Amino acid sequence: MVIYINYFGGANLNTKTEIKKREKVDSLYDSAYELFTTKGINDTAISDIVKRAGVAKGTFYLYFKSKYDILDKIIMRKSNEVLEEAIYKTKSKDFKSFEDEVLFFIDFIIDKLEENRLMLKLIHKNLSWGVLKRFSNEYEGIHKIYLMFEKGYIDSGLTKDEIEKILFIIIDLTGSITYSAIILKEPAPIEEMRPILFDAIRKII
Amino acid sequence: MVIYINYFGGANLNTKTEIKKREKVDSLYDSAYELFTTKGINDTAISDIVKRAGVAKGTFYLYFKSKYDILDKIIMRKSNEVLEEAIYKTKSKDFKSFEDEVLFFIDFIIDKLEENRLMLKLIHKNLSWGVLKRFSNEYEGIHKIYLMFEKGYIDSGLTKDEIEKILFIIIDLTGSITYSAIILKEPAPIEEMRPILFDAIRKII
Amino acid sequence: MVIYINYFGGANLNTKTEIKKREKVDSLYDSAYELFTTKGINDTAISDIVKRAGVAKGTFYLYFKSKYDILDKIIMRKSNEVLEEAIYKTKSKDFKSFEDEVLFFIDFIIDKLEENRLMLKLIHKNLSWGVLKRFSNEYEGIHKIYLMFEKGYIDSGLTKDEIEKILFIIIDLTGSITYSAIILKEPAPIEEMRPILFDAIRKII
Amino acid sequence: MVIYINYFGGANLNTKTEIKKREKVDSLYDSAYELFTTKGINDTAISDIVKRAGVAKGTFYLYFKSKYDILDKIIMRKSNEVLEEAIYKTKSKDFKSFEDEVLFFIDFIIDKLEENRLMLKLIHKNLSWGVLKRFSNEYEGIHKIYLMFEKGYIDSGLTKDEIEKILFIIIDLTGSITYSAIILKEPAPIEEMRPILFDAIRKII
DNA sequence: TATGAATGAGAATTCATTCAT
DNA sequence: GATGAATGAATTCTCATTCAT
Repeated sequence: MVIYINYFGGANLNTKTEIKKREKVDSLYDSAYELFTTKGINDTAISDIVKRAGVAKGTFYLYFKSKYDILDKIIMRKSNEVLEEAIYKTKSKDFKSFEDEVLFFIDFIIDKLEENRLMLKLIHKNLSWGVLKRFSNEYEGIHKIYLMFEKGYIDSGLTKDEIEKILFIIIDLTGSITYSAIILKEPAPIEEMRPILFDAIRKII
Repeated sequence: MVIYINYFGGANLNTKTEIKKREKVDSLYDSAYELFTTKGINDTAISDIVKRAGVAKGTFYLYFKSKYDILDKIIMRKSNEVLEEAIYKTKSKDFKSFEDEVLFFIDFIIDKLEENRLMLKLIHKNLSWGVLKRFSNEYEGIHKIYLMFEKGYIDSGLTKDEIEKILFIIIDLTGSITYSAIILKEPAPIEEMRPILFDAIRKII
Repeated sequence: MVIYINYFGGANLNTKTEIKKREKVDSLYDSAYELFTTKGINDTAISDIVKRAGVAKGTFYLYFKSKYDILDKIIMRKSNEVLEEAIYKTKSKDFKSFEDEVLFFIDFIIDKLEENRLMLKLIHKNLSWGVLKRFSNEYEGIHKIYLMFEKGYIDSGLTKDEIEKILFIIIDLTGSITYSAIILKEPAPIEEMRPILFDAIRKII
Repeated sequence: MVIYINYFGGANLNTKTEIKKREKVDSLYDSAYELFTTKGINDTAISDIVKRAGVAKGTFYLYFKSKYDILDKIIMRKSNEVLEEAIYKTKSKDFKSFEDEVLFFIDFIIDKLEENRLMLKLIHKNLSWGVLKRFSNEYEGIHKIYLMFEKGYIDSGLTKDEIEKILFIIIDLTGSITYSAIILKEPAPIEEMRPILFDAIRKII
């Protein structure tokens, strides 16, 4: 016995289908993130990802082009999450100086990364201004940081470009030092490096 | 029938054999370096390396455990080469201040990396003090930088640890910014970033 | 556009796919058995097996972990086949004594193994009670032998354990002697050894 | 500077050279035995053997044709050792019956194999009369067992062939049961199997 | 005799991707 | 949209054997 279902019937456009679809995609994101952070990117196969996500292999290719496609998207999602939260917390406070504001912002990010070392390992080297800027249209958080900085340097007489470069240097330095200090504990644990890093940032600003 | 025994006895260092051996190993290093920098690490197979080197596959495994083994060794070799040369050039000059000395040193490294972008791509952010220190016993260049810094801060009242951390920050920052500026041209080409980086370093010192 | 859905719903047992799948697995079993018995285990490569089976290499690894995995499964399958048939034939006859029943059973097995020397070579001394018992849950034949024996010793006053040990000795001895006599012709061909073996078994019972 | 040594000079025929040679061969035997018993035959490479023996790879091929060549020789050496000792101990005692003599002999072998389970694992399936007989010219122990049996059956009226077959059955059964009981502990540990095996042997004799 | 660097064929295994269902 | 069996090229790695020294 066979049942005929019209392809364009109401059933396939309803919410249930859409929810299921989103569930699968999210499941793939979560699974890939979990495996990338624990096993490493090279040692994670698509088959591992789908197995953990509980979906079929073909489904992966319905939503992502390759392992590196999903990786890029994960990095941007996670980076943006951290930055959005850091911006939000920074904005909800008052500071006597721009310097204090930037240091609070950096401090918050370091705390977040320390809490989640595996994520740090994954986004390492990718949390740089260059990469972030590429996605700034898609992700809110990234653009907001720039605006914060522009406002801070409003009376400095510096050009927009110069401001951006300084911001870049600070973010790059933070990412780099934080990674070394937290993951490699080189040249010292993060608690020892934090004041030295802050001192350097203060001087740069 | 007569056997010829070399003066150094049976356990002698058979020169012909040893030379051939070194030639093969060097050939593997060169071949791997060439392929890693042009095709990328993931897209380079061991069979590619040995084919280019003109040796048998087994020979590779005689000297290296895996692709990542030879990669690590290449990164250390190349990093050390750059540092050794930078140290050598710096020492052969006179400077009116320690600050000038460090900036010359950094400047030389940036020039070298700019000349050889593929190498920069390969050693990427591995040119950090943390990684270097791990190999400092094996590689001369690395230790020499530290000595230069120690001398520079001789009257500063800073402890050895503090000096090392500052050195770490400077090298890390340089590596990170240089990579972005030269390879990604983000946030600006190296010529625009160089004065800003130097300014930051001068402030940190 | 219309989608046909089979009566059993989405989770249905897709017959066509399942049949194809089973065909491939069986083909691998047959191919491996053929090669193991003719070329030997060490000289049979996975690539030989799949080539003969007409499937891709990856398909092998879809169903078996390694060469030794398929070997174990083949040995159990073949051993079970022989035992099932021997049990079946024995049960379909009447005997004046338990001794006669056991000897008929053993005799049938020896005949079967003689007919198929290559199989004997492969399962060699693996046709032992110990190995069989491990698989007795999966394979019917194995359990049935035990039941036959238990019934034979019903009035002997022996414990279950003691019965099992005697059965073990008889099967082990049969397997061992049959192998030597048929394959190695040592110390004499099977026809000369059969009466002596039967005499020994009769004494043991 | 070069020293000329005449190839046929006294130096190369002297005892020192011979001793060194024997040391190397013995070292290879010991190393191979150790590795075969601990890692298994398939998982032992010639390179493992020579490394452990402390000799060069080429040296192995000076004395053995292949892995299976040295394996065969080891099995015969070890089997013969056990049998020689068992025969020696049996002969140095007086027994009231031939049956007692055989059981003592078997008992001694079981004890020896139990002491050295790894050896049992290795020679397993090879300690059969068939194999032993093939080497009886080279190894003393093997021939002596036959003589012992022939003497035991001197007044039985049995032919030489019949005696040999009985001996074969007993040795095969012992080897097989001992292996299962000691290594696999199937169907029961050796201590439980020993009386049942002895009972079976007594009945066969 | 003894060495051990070199070989390279070939073994096992993986995995991204496709496609019929 | 979803599935997962099937593919087979590609890759890593092993190892018995040779041979110049």
